[in-house]
Amino acid sequence: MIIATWNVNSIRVRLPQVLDWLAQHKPDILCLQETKVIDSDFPQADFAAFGYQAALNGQKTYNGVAILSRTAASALQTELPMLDTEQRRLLAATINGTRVVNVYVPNGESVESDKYQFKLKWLRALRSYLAQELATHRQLVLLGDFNIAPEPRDVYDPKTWEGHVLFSEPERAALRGLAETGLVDVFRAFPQPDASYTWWDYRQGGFRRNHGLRIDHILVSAPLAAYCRRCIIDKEPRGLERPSDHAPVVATFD
DNA sequence: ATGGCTTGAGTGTCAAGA
Repeated sequence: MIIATWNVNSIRVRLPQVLDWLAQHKPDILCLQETKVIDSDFPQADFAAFGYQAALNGQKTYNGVAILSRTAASALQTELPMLDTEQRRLLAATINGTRVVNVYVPNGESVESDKYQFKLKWLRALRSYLAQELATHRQLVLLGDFNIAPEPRDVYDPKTWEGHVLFSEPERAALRGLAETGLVDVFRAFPQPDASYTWWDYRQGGFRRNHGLRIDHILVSAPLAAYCRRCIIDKEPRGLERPSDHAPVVATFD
């Protein structure tokens, strides 16, 4: 089984790249973030032609998440309990007996911003939702764009980034809090190249200079982690014409 | 140095991303 996550920064713009990528990698499940379309505008027919069905939680212009899968997705959840927001950032589904929780965590803008407080609040709500889900699902994967780099080695210039949004201690503590519910960052379960990142700024040649951050993650419950054989960041699409600023992360299970 | 790209909205130029 192959499960992947990719912040595509507009499914309209990235559709040809996503279809190519599906044909190349044939994942069982691909979770998307920042689709930026309402559900009726999501190109479902294009994915159906490639053998994928789509579960959707979209909105106009901003946010929007989707789960593409070869087999049916059931028990869809689109809201975080205890959090009242119009922002479409979560989609959970059960696929082949695995609970898949796809998230697009708020960016936070800056540590001084109200949006930063909302980010922390969103993460608290996610943690309590996750505890609930883990009580009923042994095989669970929480994946997506977390907008948090866990450790200095996940940041190209950790001294400059320390304390800034995406790499501040409260955010990192919140990310550890999610893991403490019993999840494993499967990327770090395997040897990885130094300076492995999933996001590079469009400006100032960020990708060319490998000025990036590792902020997209695949966190897996222990029973499922036991079956994980591989986890990689696929940098290839980031080098294409008109790329998303994020790269896909791909986990393979026996 | 608050800029540097990209997208979506809407047809001006700005918000939002990270």
